[in-house]
Amino acid sequence: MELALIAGPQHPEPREPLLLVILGPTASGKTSLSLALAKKFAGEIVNCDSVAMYAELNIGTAKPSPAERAHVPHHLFDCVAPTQQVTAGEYARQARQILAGIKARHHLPILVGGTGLYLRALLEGLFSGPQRSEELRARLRHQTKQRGSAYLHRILQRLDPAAAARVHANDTPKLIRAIEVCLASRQKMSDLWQQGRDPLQGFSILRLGLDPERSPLYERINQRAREMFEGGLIEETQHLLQKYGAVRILNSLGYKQAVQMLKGELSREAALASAQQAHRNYAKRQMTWFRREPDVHWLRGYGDDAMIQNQAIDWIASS
RNA sequence: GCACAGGUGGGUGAGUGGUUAAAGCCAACAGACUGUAAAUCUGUCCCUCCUAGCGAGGUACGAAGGUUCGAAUCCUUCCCUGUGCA
Repeated sequence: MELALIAGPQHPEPREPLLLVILGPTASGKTSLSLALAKKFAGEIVNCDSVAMYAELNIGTAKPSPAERAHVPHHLFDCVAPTQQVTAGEYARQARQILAGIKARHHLPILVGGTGLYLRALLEGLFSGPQRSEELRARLRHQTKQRGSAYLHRILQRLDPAAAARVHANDTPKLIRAIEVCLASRQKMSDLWQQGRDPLQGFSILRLGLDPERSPLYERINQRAREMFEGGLIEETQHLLQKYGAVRILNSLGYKQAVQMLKGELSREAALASAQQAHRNYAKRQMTWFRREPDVHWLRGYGDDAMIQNQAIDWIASS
């Protein structure tokens, strides 16, 4: 009693609505799990995968099929043209709007995807820096070509030593962004960081992570990449190439190798092997990222496994 | 059978007498990530030991011998691979 008084009110606050997050490496079965959970809990699925946002990139992105999407509302798939370019900030803004809508409908939002930065941008927010400036970037990139990335690092060193200490001198894209931030905002990026992020409010977040064993996952990745090649990835890529030219998004996993094959740089077999390798490397990077994600409830298996799905359901029900 | 070319660490591939446990690249493993993120970058990467270091010892460039103060590098024989001629 006394303890309770000292500790203050016991926060019997009305529970905030749940936001379920499903994360995990590529090919771990996030889509299957999300579908199963959406059916069980009246959910709506929100994509958190950078490439799946693009329309017309279907085979190589392993999006849920039209049939699957017919049963459950899906958001942020196919919402960007291949010629456009999304960013983490743009994604976070759109996703937050959609979450608000789902909340208003009293459905369970289920965030599914493998893009760690987008997830963090949505959940924790980004610092309030300026948006991209293409002209500035073009200029910086040009200078990098002539003088190397160490030159950029020296510039950043002068503009914002604290930021320079945190970005490696070889990491051109991050150097460019840091310099862009400093120049466009006329403030130090490290100062802007100090001001904090703008985390997502109004949800109680449940993170569910899929963590299958490494080598069988790699086998699955190889198999899935082969199926993509056999299922028309080359043809899809060729079509996109004809329609839009060599747009940036065609550098994505699988598409990149398909383009190389279409240009005669790789045999079909070599392109497949290269795509498989790239997917495996990607999966590993995702695991590194997600290991740092806070408060993840990990499931040691694949999301299409009924046992894993039941474990997920039990856990959500008891949360 | 003869003639050339060649056999290097998980793969590829440099190195042709001495800071060479052996470049680079890849894979693997670990890590970073605040608006291109399916991007980009970093570290480790023969074994053992410790006082954990540009540390000590061991093993290693098809095999076995030899030359040399010293060999992945030179010589001999053998084994294997590729190409050409039979």
